[in-house]
Amino acid sequence: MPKIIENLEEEIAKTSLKLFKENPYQNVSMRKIASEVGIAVGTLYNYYPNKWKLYIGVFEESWKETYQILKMNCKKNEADYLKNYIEVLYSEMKKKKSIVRELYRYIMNDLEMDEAEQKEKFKRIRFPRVVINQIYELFIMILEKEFEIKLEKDNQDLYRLFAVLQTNIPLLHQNFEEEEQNIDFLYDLLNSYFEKKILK
Amino acid sequence: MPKIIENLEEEIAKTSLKLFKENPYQNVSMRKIASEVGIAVGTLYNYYPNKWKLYIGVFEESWKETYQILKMNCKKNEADYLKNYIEVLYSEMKKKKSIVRELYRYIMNDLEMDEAEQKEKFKRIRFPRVVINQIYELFIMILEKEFEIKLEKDNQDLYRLFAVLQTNIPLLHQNFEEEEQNIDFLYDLLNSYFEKKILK
Amino acid sequence: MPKIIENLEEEIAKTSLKLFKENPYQNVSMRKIASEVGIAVGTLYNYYPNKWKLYIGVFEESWKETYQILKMNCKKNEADYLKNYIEVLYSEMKKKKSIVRELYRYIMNDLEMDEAEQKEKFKRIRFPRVVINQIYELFIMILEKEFEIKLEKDNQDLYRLFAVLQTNIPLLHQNFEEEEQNIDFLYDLLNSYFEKKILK
Amino acid sequence: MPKIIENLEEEIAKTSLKLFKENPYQNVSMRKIASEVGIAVGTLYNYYPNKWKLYIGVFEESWKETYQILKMNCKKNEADYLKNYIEVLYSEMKKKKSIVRELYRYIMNDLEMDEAEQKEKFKRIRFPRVVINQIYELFIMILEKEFEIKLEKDNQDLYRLFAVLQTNIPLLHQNFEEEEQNIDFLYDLLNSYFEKKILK
DNA sequence: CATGAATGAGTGTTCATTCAT
DNA sequence: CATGAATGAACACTCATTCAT
Repeated sequence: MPKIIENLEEEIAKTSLKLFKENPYQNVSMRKIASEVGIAVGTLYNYYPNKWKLYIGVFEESWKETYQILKMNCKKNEADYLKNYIEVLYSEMKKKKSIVRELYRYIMNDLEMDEAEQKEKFKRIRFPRVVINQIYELFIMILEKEFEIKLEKDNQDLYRLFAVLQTNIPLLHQNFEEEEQNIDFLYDLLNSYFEKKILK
Repeated sequence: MPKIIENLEEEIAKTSLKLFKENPYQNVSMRKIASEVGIAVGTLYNYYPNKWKLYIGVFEESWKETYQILKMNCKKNEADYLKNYIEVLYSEMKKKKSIVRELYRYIMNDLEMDEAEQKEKFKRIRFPRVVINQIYELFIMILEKEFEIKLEKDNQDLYRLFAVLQTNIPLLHQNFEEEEQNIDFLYDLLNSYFEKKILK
Repeated sequence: MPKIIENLEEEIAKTSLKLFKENPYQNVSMRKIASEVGIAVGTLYNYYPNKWKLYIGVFEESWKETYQILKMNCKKNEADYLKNYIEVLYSEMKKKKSIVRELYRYIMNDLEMDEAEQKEKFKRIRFPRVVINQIYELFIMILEKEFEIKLEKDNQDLYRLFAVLQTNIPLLHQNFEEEEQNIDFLYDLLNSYFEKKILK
Repeated sequence: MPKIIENLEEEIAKTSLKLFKENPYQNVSMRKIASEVGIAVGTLYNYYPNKWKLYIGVFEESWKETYQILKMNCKKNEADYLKNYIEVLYSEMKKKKSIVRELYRYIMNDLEMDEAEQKEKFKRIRFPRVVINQIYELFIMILEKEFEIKLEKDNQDLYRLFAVLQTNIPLLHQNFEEEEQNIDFLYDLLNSYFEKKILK
């Protein structure tokens, strides 16, 4: 006697996000997700064709959320744009340890796949590039505000700076306890580079 | 029909290093290693007591090698110490994709393990902390030479800088094709931070 | 292509009981059971969490059955209580060669385990001690009827007598063909000891 | 450079006997035996064609020893022949827990083999039936002395009595702590049966 | 659309046995 | 005759996926 569950898709997303945040991909089984949601394993497959797609979907959703928060924060700020942007991103990222780690792997172009077929699959879904792009655009916007300058979005070194920021937040958070100093360090790193290499 | 194979230990180390470089831990099976080496599975266990120790052994060996190369290069240089250090580290790291990724995970304190027991195991073998420390000390040494200054090894921001360097080499290499510009970027990033925040 | 199989649990129990009756624990593999039942290995694990629990479950079930049969027989008898008890126990035990052997090992406190952990596991599930106790109580009851005497359950020599009975049924059955004479021998053995040592 | 070891055969026998006494067959590996003896695994196979034959050989040797001890004790006694025989057998058997357990299996005609081929092998080596027979003959001899009677060796009930004695010594020893009472019980069991059924 | 029993290829690991040295 | 590295079938167990109900 199948029960009809309201907002089941959302429920699955929420629960598996929670699990994937706390555990690496391999350690989260479909059984575990299903039992946590309170449904049958088979039901998961009505919403996602396989484990990997479920993972990706959940991941993307999570980044959308982060984007929304960043955007809101950007709007209401009047000064210290860069510092603030780093702070918010930092606080968002520390909420999703495992997902962020996965981001790194994504950046590294290695997602536990070696099969060419899977790589292909992966390319097709193009992960949350879209969202990451939006977050990048926000990054450019706040830099323009902060330094009162017009920037070229396609500048490779700005891309690099953004990648560095993303990757080093979880890195520092994991390894150095003093949160405030981590943020200061990141701010100084970006700021000094920007001043020396971009502004002049 | 047991045949004695020459340099088998080395062969195993070489082959599994290759496999671990290209694939994450979970995707490299003992069967795969054995068949790649051209031996029976059981034979692997004559050289390493289990998969994890094999992995660690191979990993550590690989870092020792990197350290030796870095050290040699440091000695023979007369100028551009930092630039040279980054170049050598970059070229070493791009050789070992997956191992480097593992370094990142190590730094992130997450090695696909959640079992307390395994964590304990891990602590006991103390991974290549020693080697990493040696590479860090080399880093401090070349900074002292480059900027003609005496540095405090335990400075938290120097630690941060080193972690950033290590993590961003594979990051940039993976995502930006122009190798030379990647190295320049890293050099500028470190250099500008150093000049602005450490020197004065 | 999963098919729903009727009475699979029962089928597994029946088949593995058969296999465990005929072969020692170590020589019955999960693969063997599965293939004999005509299912996949994984399916076994839907019913029992591991081999040991499967074994225990099947074993215990088998003893419960024996107890029921003994109890029924006890009730409907009017005379020759002891002889009858031995006969029924004998006929039950000869049905389960290997299980009975396992009882012996159980009595011997050795189940092919030396790991403290496993011993602990074993203690926790408390094997069929309960059932054995019930069979023992039946034994005392029929002795009281047979000899018209009130017995002290905790008498060590009665325990010994019961252990002897249990152990020697399979022993004699295995080694001496004449079933009737085996039963007579056991009856005489118990009877003469009882008359000489317990009654007076 | 192979070393020549004196009395190696004897050394192997002694050491594996020790191991088999303390651990069940499956838990004693050839590696373990070899390393305990201080030789290479391969060397074991110069003396015994396989693990099973090694086990059997060692087992048989052990019973020969027991026979010698029993025989010596029989000779020097003047009275209480049966009690004394039981005492010596009891003390011998408690020395070899695991071997004795194996005796039981032997009696039960089941030695961890189901392969017809292995059973055949087994038949051919005819285990220590010879030694057991000698111990049985000693048993008959002391009964004749004890009860001053001439006995028929081929009496099935005497065989049964002997089997009961052998099997119940380890059984009682394992389950009832009071050694003296165990021996008394066994003595009474045999004695009462003998008086009631054989003497008259 | 929900169920969850069934699937089976896959995992790391063991160990009796062989045989080139 | 001693060595011990090499072998590979075997083990218990896992888990993403399927599909009859």
